[in-house]
Amino acid sequence: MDKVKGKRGSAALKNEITAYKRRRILEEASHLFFEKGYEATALDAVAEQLHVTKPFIYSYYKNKGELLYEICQTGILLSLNVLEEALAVEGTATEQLKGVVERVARIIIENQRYISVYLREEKSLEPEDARRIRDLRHKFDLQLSDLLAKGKRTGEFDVQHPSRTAIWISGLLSWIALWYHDGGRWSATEVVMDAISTVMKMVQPAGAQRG
Amino acid sequence: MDKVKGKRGSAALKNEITAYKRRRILEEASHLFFEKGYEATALDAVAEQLHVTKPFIYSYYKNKGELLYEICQTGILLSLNVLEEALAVEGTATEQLKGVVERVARIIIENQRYISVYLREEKSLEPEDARRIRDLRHKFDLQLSDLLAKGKRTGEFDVQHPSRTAIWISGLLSWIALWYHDGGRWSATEVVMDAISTVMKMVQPAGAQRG
DNA sequence: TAAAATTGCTACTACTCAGTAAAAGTAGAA
DNA sequence: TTCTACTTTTACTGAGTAGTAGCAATTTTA
Repeated sequence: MDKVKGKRGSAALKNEITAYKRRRILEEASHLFFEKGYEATALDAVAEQLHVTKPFIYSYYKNKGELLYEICQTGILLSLNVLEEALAVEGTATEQLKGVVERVARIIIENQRYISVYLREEKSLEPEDARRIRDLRHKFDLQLSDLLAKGKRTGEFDVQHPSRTAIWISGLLSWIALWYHDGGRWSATEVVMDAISTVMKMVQPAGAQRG
Repeated sequence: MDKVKGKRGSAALKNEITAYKRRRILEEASHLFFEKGYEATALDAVAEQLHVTKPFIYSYYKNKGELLYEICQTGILLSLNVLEEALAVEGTATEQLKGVVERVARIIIENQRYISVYLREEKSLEPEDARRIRDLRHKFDLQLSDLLAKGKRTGEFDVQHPSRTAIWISGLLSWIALWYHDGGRWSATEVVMDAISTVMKMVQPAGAQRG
C-alpha cells in the first residue's frame, strides 16, 4: 500500500544508499566546480570521476543547478552549524567569540571547496535558490552581530556598530576560503590562530590587548 | 614606408580612437561579466550592448580570454596605483596606512565590477595570465607589508607578522567588492570610514585606540 | 523460475556559442 | 569618379554540452 513498504527496514537502508550516492555526487561535483568553475565543468566530467554516466547523476539530481544549490547550501550550513555549536558553549562573550572564530575558520579550511564555490558562483544560482542562500548567510551574520552586542553590553568589546563589524568578521573568515591553499606558506593552525587574534584586535577596547 | 604613416598626426588620432573602442568594449564586458558571470556571458550579448556585432569585438581583442585578462588586470592595477599614490604622500606610517585604506576602499567601490570579476573568475584565466595577475596582487601585498613593517619599527603598529597581516587587510578591502552594493544599508562613505577604523584597530598597539 | 520493479546505460536531440572567411560598406587620395 | 585601404557586417562552422527517451541489466518478490 505504502510507497515505503516491503520488508520493513530495507526501505530505510535503501534511503541511506540513495543518500550516500547523492553525497558522493555532490562531493565530486564540488571538487570540479572548485577547480574549474561551475559553467566550465561538464556533468560528463563529474560522472567520469565517479565511473558512472551522466544519466546516473540525473536520476539523483533534477539538474545541474540543483547540484550547485546543494554545494552552496552545504558551505553555508557547515559554518552556521559550528557557529551555533560555539554559541552553545557557556562563557563570556570573549570566550565565545574566540570559539566561534576558531571553529568556523577550521571548518572553512576543511571544506574550502564548498565555501569558495558559494562565494564565486552566487551569480549562477537560480534567483529563488540565491535568496534562500542569502537568508542563511544573513542568519549567520545576525547571530555574530548578537554576540558582538552582548560583548558590548558587558564592556568586553568596543564596537560602535555590531552589525557592520559582524560583516567584517564574516568577511575575514570567508576570505580564508579564497586564498588558503594546502601546502602554502602557512599551516592551517597558523591561519586559525592568526584569525582569532586579528578578530580579537578588531573588537577589543583600548588598553585590553594581549589577552 | 612606415606602418604609421599618411598625414602625420592622424596616426596618433587613430590610435586614440582604437584605444577608446577597446575601453568601451571592456567596460560593457565588465558589466555583463559582473552581473552574469564570465562563462555565462556570450560575446554576442556584449556586442549587442554596444550596438555592434561579435566580429567587431574580435577585431579589437584576440579572444574572450583576453577580455577577461584585461578586466582582471584593470581591477588590480587600479588598486595598486592608488596604493602607490598613497605611499608617495609623506607622513607617519599611521597616516599613510589610513590614506591607503581610504583610497583603495574608494577605488574598489567605484570599480567594483572589475575587482569582483577578478576575485570570482580567477580560475577562468589562462594559466599564464593568472600568473601575471597573481604577481601584481603579490606586489600589492608586499608594499602593504612593508608599510606595516615600517610602522612596527617606529612603534606605531603592533603586528607580529607584517606579511600575514597584510593579507588580512587586503582581504578586508577585497571583501568590500563582494558584498557592497549601491543603495544598500550603508553608504560608500560609511563603508570607507568603517574600513579605516577596522584596519587601524587591527594594527594599533595596546593603549593606543581612539586615534 | 518467472514476473515485476528498480537501476543504470546507450544513443540521441536540440541548442548555445566561440571563433572565422569573405563580402559589403566607408572614407580618403588621385 | 576610381583606386586603395581600412572598418564592420553577414553568414557560417564546429565543438561542446544540458537534458532525455527508451533499452538492457540486475535485483526483488512471489
